[in-house]
Amino acid sequence: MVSDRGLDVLRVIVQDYVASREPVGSKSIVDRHSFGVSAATIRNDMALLEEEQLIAAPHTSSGRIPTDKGYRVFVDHLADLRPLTPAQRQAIETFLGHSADLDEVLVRSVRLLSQLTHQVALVQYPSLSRAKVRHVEFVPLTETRILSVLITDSGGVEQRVIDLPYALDEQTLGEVRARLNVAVVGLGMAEASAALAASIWPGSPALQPIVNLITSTLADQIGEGRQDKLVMAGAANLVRTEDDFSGSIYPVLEAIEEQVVLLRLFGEMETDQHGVSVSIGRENAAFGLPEASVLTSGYTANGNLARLGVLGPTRMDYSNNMAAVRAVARYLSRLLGET
Amino acid sequence: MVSDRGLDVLRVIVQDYVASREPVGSKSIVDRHSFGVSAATIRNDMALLEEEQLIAAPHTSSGRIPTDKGYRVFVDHLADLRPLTPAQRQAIETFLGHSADLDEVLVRSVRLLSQLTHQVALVQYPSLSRAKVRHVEFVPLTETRILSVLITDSGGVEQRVIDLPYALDEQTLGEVRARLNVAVVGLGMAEASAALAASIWPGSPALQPIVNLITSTLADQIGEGRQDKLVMAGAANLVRTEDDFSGSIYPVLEAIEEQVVLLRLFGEMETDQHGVSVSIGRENAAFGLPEASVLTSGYTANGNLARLGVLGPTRMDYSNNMAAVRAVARYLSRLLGET
DNA sequence: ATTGGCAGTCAGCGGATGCGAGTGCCAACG
DNA sequence: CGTTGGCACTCGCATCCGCTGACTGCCAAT
Repeated sequence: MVSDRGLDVLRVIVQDYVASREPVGSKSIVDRHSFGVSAATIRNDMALLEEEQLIAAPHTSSGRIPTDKGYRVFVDHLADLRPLTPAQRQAIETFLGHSADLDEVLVRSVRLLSQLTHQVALVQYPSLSRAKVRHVEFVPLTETRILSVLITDSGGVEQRVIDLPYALDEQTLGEVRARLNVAVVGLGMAEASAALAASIWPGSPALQPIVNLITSTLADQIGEGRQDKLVMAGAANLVRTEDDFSGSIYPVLEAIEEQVVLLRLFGEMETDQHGVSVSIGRENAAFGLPEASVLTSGYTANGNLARLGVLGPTRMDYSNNMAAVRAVARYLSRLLGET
Repeated sequence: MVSDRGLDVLRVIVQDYVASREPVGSKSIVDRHSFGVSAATIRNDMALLEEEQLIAAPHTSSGRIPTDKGYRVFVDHLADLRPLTPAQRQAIETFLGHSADLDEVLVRSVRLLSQLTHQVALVQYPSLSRAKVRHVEFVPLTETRILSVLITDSGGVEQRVIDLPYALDEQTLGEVRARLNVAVVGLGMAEASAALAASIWPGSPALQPIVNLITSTLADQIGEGRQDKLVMAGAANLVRTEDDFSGSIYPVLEAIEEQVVLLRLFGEMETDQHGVSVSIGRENAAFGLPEASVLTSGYTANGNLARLGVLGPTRMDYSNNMAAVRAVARYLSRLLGET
């Protein structure tokens, strides 16, 4: 069984390897850390750690590097959530201090997070489930195409194009707009959606199909929200850490641009309210990211949930990055929560 | 002086080098192309081309590669704008065929362009200068913060947060909204801006400052437009072409994410209406991109101008990419032009 | 359980070597 | 004068070799 000192050894192996990018040997451990025992003793501990598959040697007679399992133990039991430095706190303040609309805040947040962690940062748009409809607007684009704009009380703006089967004159459209606004403004998304489904147009029956089309699109727009949208920043950081990926980072960047994969990944990560969830290396193999780690945390905007986090090579500074993810998530919740 | 055959030699050097990524020698030229002369003759031509700085030898006794100047001559005089393949035309149709709002169309376009060219694609948001105000909406976020939303007839939606010096009750806000809508709806951006500047609030003079703040923000929102926004896709392609950059591609990716630099670059490129402008290698040195080429073309959305294009290593397939950029720009103009 | 010692392993480095692609130059030819 | 074949020369590149240094694994002693 691995002793307490053995776990300490694992910790310093992770720390040193993350810092130096070089396999760490028994000698360098006793040199850099005061364990009070000899290198040979450390070697015995390392042999045990290797038996437990927590560390591995890239080549015979080389130092050891942590395995995915080793990182997992480190993250779960050994990592000290290093508090942010004053400089980092300062950065958060100055970055997010100004007032801005939702889009702007999210873009700033994701940039901030990528700067704090030196990794690719990702922020998911908050769902609209708890938001309330503030206004509905229809803008004719052509005779048979209208733009439907939905404004929520949390400051979000959703738009959607509707193709009509035949032309709709401006006046009728005005009536539809007025009636629908009366019907849904002030309601929560779920209620609004229900209200729309139930609504029947009292005027000319000929209009009913077209109104149905509009209301169903609107209902769809309301229901779906935009949790399928993701903001990204810091792709350049992935290039910087290129050497930590055995193959090319091409597929990784592709997955990130694809977004779909990441949204699934976000969705499947544990959602313990304010903790940081970590998914390491091969745990992400199903998503085509067997050499990457993903740290996420939930945040709330007006009671609406979403996630944010970072993605990077397995070999990353978990302590610092987990702290940064948590800090930004909290700050963002605070910033967007004040209704 | 460089002969006609000399220029032909330059052309095949560019083509072969772009295709093979290897310096091309006199022998391989006579092998792959039927010049009807011997390798020695080609060598003489190449010596002239080298004198003119159109090609260079990476190492003594190696084949030649085009210089920036060589690419320039190629693009200006030698490139045949290869028409798109049927498959490519097909791709454009299926990609942009569906109806969608502006955001969606631009995102699809940029992805399409990156797929057609295998490079990083960029699309600038169209200006609002020719658009007309369709609706103005104010949404209270907190007691002293409101969200101003501007909807244009081209289907664009602009939002901005306004910080008020003191609270504004809902009813007053409603009045302001109603009056401002009457004042600007249907006007072009310039007129609307002017109308706002001239507007004086007839009610309580105590409200004048706050109304001024709102109108000036709105005017600002109208005036500035969003030409400072850029959509990007295909960053992964940059990784694929990494070897074509002598140093790291880190600064390149950084510049792309920064956007500011690229917007300046876009702005300074020739704006001949429907042609494709090309900026090669060191011509972009001022923008920190001395090893990259940028191809752009203008497009119009409802009479509003913007640019789109691709960015990649100097060693790229100019013929194909120029054709793709032009095709997408034209298609997009057509798609967004129908008002 | 811990330690010092010792043999064994292997990646990385630097220098030597050979190969081959490609050039530059020149003399000859039509 | 443009073109051609020939030839010597240059280098980049891959390969090989031997050395060195860092580590490990094991063992016997404490």
